[in-house]
Amino acid sequence: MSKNKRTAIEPTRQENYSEWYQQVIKAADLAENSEVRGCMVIKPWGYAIWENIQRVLDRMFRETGHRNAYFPIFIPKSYFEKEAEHVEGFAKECAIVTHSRLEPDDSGGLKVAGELTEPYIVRPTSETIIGASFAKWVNSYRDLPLLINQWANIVRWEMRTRLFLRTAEFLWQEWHTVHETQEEAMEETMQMLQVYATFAQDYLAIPVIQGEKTEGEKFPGAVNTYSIEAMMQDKKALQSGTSHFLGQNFAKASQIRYQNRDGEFDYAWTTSWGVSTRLIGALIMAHSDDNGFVIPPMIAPAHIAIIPIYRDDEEKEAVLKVAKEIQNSFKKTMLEDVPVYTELDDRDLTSSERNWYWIKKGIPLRIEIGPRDVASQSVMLARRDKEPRDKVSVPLTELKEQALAMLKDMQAGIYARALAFRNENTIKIDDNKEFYKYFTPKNAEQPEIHGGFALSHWCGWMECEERIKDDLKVTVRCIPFDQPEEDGACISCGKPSQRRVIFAKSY
RNA sequence: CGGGAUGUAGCGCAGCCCGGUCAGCGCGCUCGGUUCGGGACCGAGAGGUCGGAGGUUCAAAUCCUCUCAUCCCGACCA
Repeated sequence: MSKNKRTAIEPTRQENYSEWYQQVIKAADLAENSEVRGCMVIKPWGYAIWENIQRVLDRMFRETGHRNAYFPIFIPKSYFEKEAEHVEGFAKECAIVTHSRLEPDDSGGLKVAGELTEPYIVRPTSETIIGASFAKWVNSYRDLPLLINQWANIVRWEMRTRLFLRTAEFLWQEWHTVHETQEEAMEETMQMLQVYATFAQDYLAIPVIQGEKTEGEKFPGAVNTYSIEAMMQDKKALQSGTSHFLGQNFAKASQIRYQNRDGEFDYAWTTSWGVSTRLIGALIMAHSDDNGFVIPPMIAPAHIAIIPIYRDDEEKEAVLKVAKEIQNSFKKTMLEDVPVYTELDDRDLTSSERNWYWIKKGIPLRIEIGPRDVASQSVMLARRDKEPRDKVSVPLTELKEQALAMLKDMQAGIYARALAFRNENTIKIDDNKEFYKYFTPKNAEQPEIHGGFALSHWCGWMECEERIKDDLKVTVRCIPFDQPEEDGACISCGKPSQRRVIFAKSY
């Protein structure tokens, strides 16, 4: 095998980004397509990341007062029909249950029977079914606020699917709240967007931009939708979490009313928000390289691969003994609030084979221990965000301390790298021609990675947004909160604008 | 759901145009041995009703029809 510049993943990001993405998932053994069209099988290494996401978010939600509950996967069609915009938004991607029974047919197979009086929609989101419960639970202003979260699976019958980014079934968390006042509901919406942003940055090591969605991009039925937007390594935007202020739309649809402090009946104000297994796709595309997955330590399923190296049984015994001692020494070790897990890999493969296996899986640190190290009471330590051959010798006495320091440094480092990448690829554009040039690939036949985020003025008209979308497939990702008001001219029509928005291609 | 491409062993592919020793290659896997600090080597071996269903033919991986799935582009979306 040639030893020069071979990458573990082929093609590279530069050569074919979407193929590279598929190959990383395969090489890291995160998930695979199932026999069911559009649905994925999430494998242990990938599912462990989701479990970590759940564990961390659940704690963050608990700290903000939420409680978990569970609602049916089936939503009666009549519930769904109550909110017009909502219906319009989801009608084209619903799976519908119409029968309740199977009966033998003439050819030895089965036929459906027992038609339901009312079809059930397999939930694409749960506002309406949860609303029906909330209507019963809320009677008085004293019942508010009501803060409920659900971890669930969701079905949206997508035409075009990609592992983690868009599948027919996916896992998510949906949080639904009911409030007495508009202000309180709005505050809730904002607070939880901030929670998502904090989570993305501190755990996933992905910098995100918080902002408001445009009329055309908001959640069907919402008054306002807010999102966190992240830049992937192909410079496209990935909406990584959303938070919706639903006004009284769903309260009216589901009759969520309460007696206010004056004894009058008022419709409540509701919010909803969620993140999904799509976050795993974000992790892959934000951090991974041409050798495979790179996982931020704070969300990694395991943190350290221990790779013993030996030639014969005698060496094996000596090396494994120390390797196991190292593994034991990490038991109950915490990386901030995350337990540190190790994997001792003593499979009968060459050391480099085992090394590359863990590199592709994205484990943050690798410890190599061979006879020489045993003799010198040290190990070789390598981190995933450096070159594969980049290793340092560390005395056993300092191993734990240095490994933890390295994990922290790596967490900060990959965040900094992602942030630098986003900053390098975010520019202010005020000229229409320049804007079009920025978003037009040089080679239309084989579009290269190009563009990025453009901070440009937009007048707020949907026509301008549509025109840009039709021309360039570029949309307003969000109206960021952190942009100052300033006078400018709409990048499309030239009319006055007071604020820059983020334009980008997106997933 | 429209346009394009692809489905041959676990993975990656050749063969298809011109039907007939075309069931093949590389990696992986199993066994034995030598190896082991940067994707090892030698030897032996296992593994596929060529995505599925029909059809044409003496004969189909190869031609025709239908169907399913995946990937890319578009529309739609977390």
